[in-house]
Amino acid sequence: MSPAARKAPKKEDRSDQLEEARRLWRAFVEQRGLNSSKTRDAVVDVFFETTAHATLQDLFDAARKRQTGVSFATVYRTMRLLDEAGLADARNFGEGKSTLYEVAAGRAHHDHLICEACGKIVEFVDEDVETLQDQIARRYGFSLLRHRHELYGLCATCHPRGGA
Amino acid sequence: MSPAARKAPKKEDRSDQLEEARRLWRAFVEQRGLNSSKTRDAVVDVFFETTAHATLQDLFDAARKRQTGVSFATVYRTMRLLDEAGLADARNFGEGKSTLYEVAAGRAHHDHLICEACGKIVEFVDEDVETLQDQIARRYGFSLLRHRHELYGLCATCHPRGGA
DNA sequence: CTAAGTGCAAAAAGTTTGCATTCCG
DNA sequence: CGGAATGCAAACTTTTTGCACTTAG
Repeated sequence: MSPAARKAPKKEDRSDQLEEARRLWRAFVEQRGLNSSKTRDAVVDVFFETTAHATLQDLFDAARKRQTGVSFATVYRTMRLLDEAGLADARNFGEGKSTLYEVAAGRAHHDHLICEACGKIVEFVDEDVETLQDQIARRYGFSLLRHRHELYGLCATCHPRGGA
Repeated sequence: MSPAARKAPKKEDRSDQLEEARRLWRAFVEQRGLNSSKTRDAVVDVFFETTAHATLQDLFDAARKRQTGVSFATVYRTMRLLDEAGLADARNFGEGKSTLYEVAAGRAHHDHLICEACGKIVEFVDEDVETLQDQIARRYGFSLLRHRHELYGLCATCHPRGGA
């Protein structure tokens, strides 16, 4: 990757996405007849600016840093709204672990690779798998609504003879 | 399926499997230096005779029917042992739902189709998907340890215009 | 005996919810 | 004003664990 290539290119996309997400949120709020709220908007913003997968606790902590007085309950209720709005996806990787929220607005469907050593989460898309899933569902007479496909292993860095 | 085909064929397999599972359990108990216990063996038997995916509560209820005095804690601890022994697989379908245990002894790897309407769980195997998974993991530099692949939808019976 | 197994009840961990209060329109 | 939004603390659900007592070897 050339030095120049690292600079501008993605940045606009990102802030466009952010803007689009906020627009969708406002639309949802209106369409649903909700009041506007400074506290909730702070949580929404914190979430939209999130790059990684975040737990309620993460979001709560982050929100507190910019808006004191946010309660866990509000973070919880806000994330539920975002989920209903289709702007957030709630994911559960592994047994007792907390639910992770990821930004869904304007993002394509994808699945996950999870490193069991360092916890790194990589998103992937594979059309062939998607196609096969449809075939499998049909084979058993199911109509497919959604799926969960997670691959657990060790990332390059965590391999016994891992690169890096 | 012919009337005759429904009868004998599978039965022997099933009791063979059961016998094999019990054998593996005894081996595990010995190898691990555990004591034998009537209570725990009752739980183990109840589990091995289970056909569907069962929660701890299911197993607890079932065990109580034949052996009064079994506690939830013992069911829990027994299932943990079976899991460690590789004789039980703990699965988690969906958010807050309880862990489901399925018999693993002598069974091939498989994934699941889950009906969101009636909760029916169907197991499936698809070699092509398995192959693709390996390729995907490699593409991202991961070495694959395990995966979770669940397809959620509506089974034939629950379709809006469902068969049956 | 000594270590393993068990029941009971309480602890954890993560989510949800009831309620009185405050805020938005 | 009247319905929304919020904070707080308590309720819940499911999974784990501490501890005193019982049992197998």
